[in-house]
Amino acid sequence: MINTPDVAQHDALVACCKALASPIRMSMVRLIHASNEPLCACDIEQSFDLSQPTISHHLRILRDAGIIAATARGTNVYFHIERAQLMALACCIEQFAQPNGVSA
Amino acid sequence: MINTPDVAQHDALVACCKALASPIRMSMVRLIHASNEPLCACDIEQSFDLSQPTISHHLRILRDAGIIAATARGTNVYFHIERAQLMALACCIEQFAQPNGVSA
DNA sequence: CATCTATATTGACAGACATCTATATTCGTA
DNA sequence: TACGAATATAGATGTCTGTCAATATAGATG
Repeated sequence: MINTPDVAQHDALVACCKALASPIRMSMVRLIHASNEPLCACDIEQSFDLSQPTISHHLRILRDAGIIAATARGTNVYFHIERAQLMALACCIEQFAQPNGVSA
Repeated sequence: MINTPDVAQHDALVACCKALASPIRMSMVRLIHASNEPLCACDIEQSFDLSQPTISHHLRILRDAGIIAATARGTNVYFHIERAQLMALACCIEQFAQPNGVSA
């Protein structure tokens, strides 16, 4: 979670930005968001012209940043957006867009 | 500006995240935001243990992403936050945090 | 248990990025 | 105009990142 102490927050914030700092991963987030159900890794894989390990790699980065979460069902893994994390990220960025000293 | 057509928006979004995907640059944004006046490059330089060219390099990346803007006064260059851009970024991210189909 | 399917891990490699030193540019001032 | 100070650019270099092929792991099913 991003809303924690200073240094940790800073690092988490950077980690989230880093995770989103790739056209592929940004598209993945879009895709998962656009789906109304959790999205299976194999479905995600079919939306990109990349090898299965590469897809897995990107999904892991998004997961490690806390932007998406995974649920295993059988041999499949389903991903969904971690809303709280993205909301916290948005709030942090929004603060930079506010005049200094304004809290909301 | 981020709020434009699809592909361009996607790229701009990624570019902003990429610009913020570095502890140094995130700190710079914090620093500039924390200052109530536009901040001189030389002041920024003194806050980091990095060479002047490296500082210049990072500031340029933030500028190119539209996150900060520069104003030259004499031989000095002053930087300020580009609020609209950061606000647009925050809004885009916030949308991913909302259930699909919800606009606000 | 053997095998198939879905996903993850490993290792290798090319391209991108951060950093530095050296140098150029631009502006103010003597 | 010549010099000094602030910033930018160029080139070199080590490190990180994205990608793939090969392989491992885990679960389903015959």
